[in-house]
Amino acid sequence: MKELSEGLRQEGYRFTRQRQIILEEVQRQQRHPSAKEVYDAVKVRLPNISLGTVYRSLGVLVELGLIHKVEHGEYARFDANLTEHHHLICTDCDQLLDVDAPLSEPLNTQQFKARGFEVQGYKLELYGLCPTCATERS
Amino acid sequence: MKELSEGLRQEGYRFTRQRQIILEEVQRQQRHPSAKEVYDAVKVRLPNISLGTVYRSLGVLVELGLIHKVEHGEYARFDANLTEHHHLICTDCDQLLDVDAPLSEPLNTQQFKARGFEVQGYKLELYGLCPTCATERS
DNA sequence: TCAGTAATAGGAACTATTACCAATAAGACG
DNA sequence: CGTCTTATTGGTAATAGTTCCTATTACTGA
Repeated sequence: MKELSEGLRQEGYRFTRQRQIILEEVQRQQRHPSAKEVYDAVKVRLPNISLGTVYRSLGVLVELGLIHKVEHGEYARFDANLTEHHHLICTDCDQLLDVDAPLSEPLNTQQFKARGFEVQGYKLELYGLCPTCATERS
Repeated sequence: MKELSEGLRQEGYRFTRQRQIILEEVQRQQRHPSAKEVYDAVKVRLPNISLGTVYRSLGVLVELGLIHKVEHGEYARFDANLTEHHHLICTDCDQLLDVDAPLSEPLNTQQFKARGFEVQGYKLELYGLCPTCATERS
């Protein structure tokens, strides 16, 4: 948690118990919790926490790069997995899962330069069946 | 417009003037109009059109595969460009642009099979500078 | 033409997220 | 410590995109 404390202070933010616990709860989740789910989890430990605080804190944590925000569907989800990975949205059960394997051949973004696009990064989302649903189908 | 009429009937939907004009207006736009923008454009021809009808019709058109829904940022955008292409979100002017060039080397989705994922498709979003902003920077 | 029923207009309701504000507490410094 | 400054909080109101509801309209097949 030293990382959080120092990261916050470096940006002029303060280290609060709320932010600490919010980060812990996002990191604890294997799935990709929504703000509401984080709120519910944190509420067990801090019964008076406000939903606004959760939103604000998640924003700060994203800004510090300690978690990622995944915008998909009707609400944002948060991800403490900072390793390079992609996401698979299961077309069967609608879950969002990590695909912990970067591309075997890194994407050649230079190919778009000819079209005038200066590519800085990319996001790859896969659609298909998650391991569980794929097994059930066969 | 025969495509629409038949597509609708095939799925048990009705062919209405509203749906016809909504499709026409989405197809006419080069950019990626939001539901509100489609509503405004359609309203010129059908002053009594309701926003709810636009949303419902867009949903039907997406279901029929006649347009695509692009979820990015705070509102959904719609795209009548059905050819294979990617999207670039300009980090400078925040526009969403078509990159009308599929990958030079098609993405090898088989590589994810080893992890148990049965990939059916993918969505690639590029982040960077659009041609206009890239030129201005140099 | 007519009956049956899906679709529409209009507006209210819903939901994720943000904004606001008075009260609180982190953190710095003496 | 104790105090001061000000970021942060909790609670709640506001916002905005989207969906839902109901009486009315208008496709479609007979």
